[in-house]
Amino acid sequence: MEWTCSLGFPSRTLRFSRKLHPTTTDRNTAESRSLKKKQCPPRLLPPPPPRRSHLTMAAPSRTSWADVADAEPAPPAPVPAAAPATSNGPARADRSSYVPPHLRNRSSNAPPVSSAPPPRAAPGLLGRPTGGVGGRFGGGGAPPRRWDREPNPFGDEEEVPAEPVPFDEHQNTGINFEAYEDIPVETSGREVPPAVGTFAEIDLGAALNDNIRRCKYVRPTPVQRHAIPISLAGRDLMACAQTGSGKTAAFCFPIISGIMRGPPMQRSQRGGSRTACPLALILSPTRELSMQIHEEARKFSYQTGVRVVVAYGGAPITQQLRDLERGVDILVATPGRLVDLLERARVSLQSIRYLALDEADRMLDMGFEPQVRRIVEQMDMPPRGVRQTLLFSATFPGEIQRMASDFLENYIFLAVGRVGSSTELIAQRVEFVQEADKRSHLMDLLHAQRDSSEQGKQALTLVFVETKRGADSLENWLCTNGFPATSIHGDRNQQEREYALRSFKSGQTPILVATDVAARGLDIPHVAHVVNFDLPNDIDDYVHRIGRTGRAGKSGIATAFFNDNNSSMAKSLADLMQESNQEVPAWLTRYAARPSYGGGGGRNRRGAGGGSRFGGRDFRRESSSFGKGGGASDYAGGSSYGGGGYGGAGAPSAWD
DNA sequence: AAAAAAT
Repeated sequence: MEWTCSLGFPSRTLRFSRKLHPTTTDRNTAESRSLKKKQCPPRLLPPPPPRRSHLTMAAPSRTSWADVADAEPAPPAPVPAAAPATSNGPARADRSSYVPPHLRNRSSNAPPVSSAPPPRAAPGLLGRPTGGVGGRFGGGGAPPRRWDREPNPFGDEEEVPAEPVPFDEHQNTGINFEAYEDIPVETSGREVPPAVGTFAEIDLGAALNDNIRRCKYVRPTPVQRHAIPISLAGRDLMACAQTGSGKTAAFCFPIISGIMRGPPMQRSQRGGSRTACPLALILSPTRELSMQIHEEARKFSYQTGVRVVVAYGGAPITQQLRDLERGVDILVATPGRLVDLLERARVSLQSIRYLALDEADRMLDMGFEPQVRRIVEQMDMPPRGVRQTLLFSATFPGEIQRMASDFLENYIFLAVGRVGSSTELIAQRVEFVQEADKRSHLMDLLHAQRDSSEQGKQALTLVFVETKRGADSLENWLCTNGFPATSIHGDRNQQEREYALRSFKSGQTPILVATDVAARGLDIPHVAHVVNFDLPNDIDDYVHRIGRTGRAGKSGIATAFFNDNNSSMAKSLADLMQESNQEVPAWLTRYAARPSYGGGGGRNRRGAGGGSRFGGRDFRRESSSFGKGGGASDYAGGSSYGGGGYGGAGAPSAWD
């Protein structure tokens, strides 16, 4: 047993029960004392500089970071990988004294922190946008040799897939940028930094710009255009955005950029201590989503020296511990495993400068809220206002916004509409199917799908069911009847889950039966058809599910099986389809009109928030405390949400 | 009522 346990914890059982009922007094328990005790070594420099003000951002330096790096002679003299501690030299007041995060531990094989202080940055470097990281990051020339060993996450020169892959898995950048032109955008909050139009206007640095090019991102999506300047200005952010449109990049770019230009003394992990101290934490609700974010973040941080590590449950913890020991700047995690790591004192949050919650409304709903609150408020994470907090989600009900505002300080609210201004890209169908007929009905759909497919490229079909048992049962039935199906749900082990997802993505098993574990965030290219075999009880879940298709400007089909068990969904489903310019079957309209189902909408709380199901409005606007507050509204491309309730504006749905 | 998330 870990020493912290025997020292600080009476028993595992007690710890578990306390987790379920966290109290503010946890701060002073033996547990948290032991956490404090096992902390990262003291900083050699004061805490991070105050975040740059909006004013700084409003008038950005015209000199780009890359330009400066270019202008310098920049001798990227290849340094031996195992450079001795002294090779970095004492602190000098020039840019080349910067030590990229991933190299900061290289020298610490031998010297304890006390005997050999690592190089410090020149004070003038801190927070200077043009200070950059000097010649080492190059001005667009060949990357320094010492990074050549970093595996290329873009898969350019390596990793021939073991099996034939029908679809190019790396071709995940087929975003239809044209479709983003007239998307409605709304921002509110004090002194909102102006949006940018191109990546060139954003001072992200040469290395990051290279990766943006490798990703084939031509220009920023609306989410990126707005969120990146806001984040670079140091502001907290609550953003509603569509996943397929580059949401991950919208919070990763500023984080990576901020870490690269930040004070270099913040070591991810120092010799002698086994406690990793990441500078950024990204939380997500499912393991697969964490994996996906990690993969994306690794691409963005390729050859930047910024280390990204992922930690989630269901997988052996040993590899994750090894990864953490090698140093971590950005930690992507699911809550449970992170709590485990914190209890083992293998991770400390004391150096966190950036906190990002993906699918933030899910992270703050009943199931996750206690854990997340514990991580954010009852561990050693710097308080709001000191760290920078970025919340991203598609749906942000007023009450969740209110809860989320506990984590934020003077934040900006950003809402970005979807591609094509409605779900017209997703053809939604609803069919009345009795429970007993569902399987044969599904078979008809799959047959039709198979017949219409071309070149042996079976289109991917994602089938959502309500229960884990139902998923197993349906998968089994499909396989028995000759359909290549697999399944993903929480009762399958992690290996099975990951294999199922890979097999589906590659087209090897073009039918995936899933519970809601796959409803959010997962970016699976080429999903042509989403079948709601069992409708969810919450219209928001429906929106997330059908959003697995019709992504990034491509079209898709969503079919729902409706019967008497779904009566509570009739009204909200009919409304949603109407708002999305879909043809609503007459029987559904009649169904929805029945008084007993009128209020419907699953457990949708449409009450206080003014019926804003998608949280497209800043909840602060509903209260007096917000005042005039600048109220900076910005409607890109002339579209707008319309005057009335957001729900009626024709822009909802399929927000991830 | 179900799903997810720690061992």
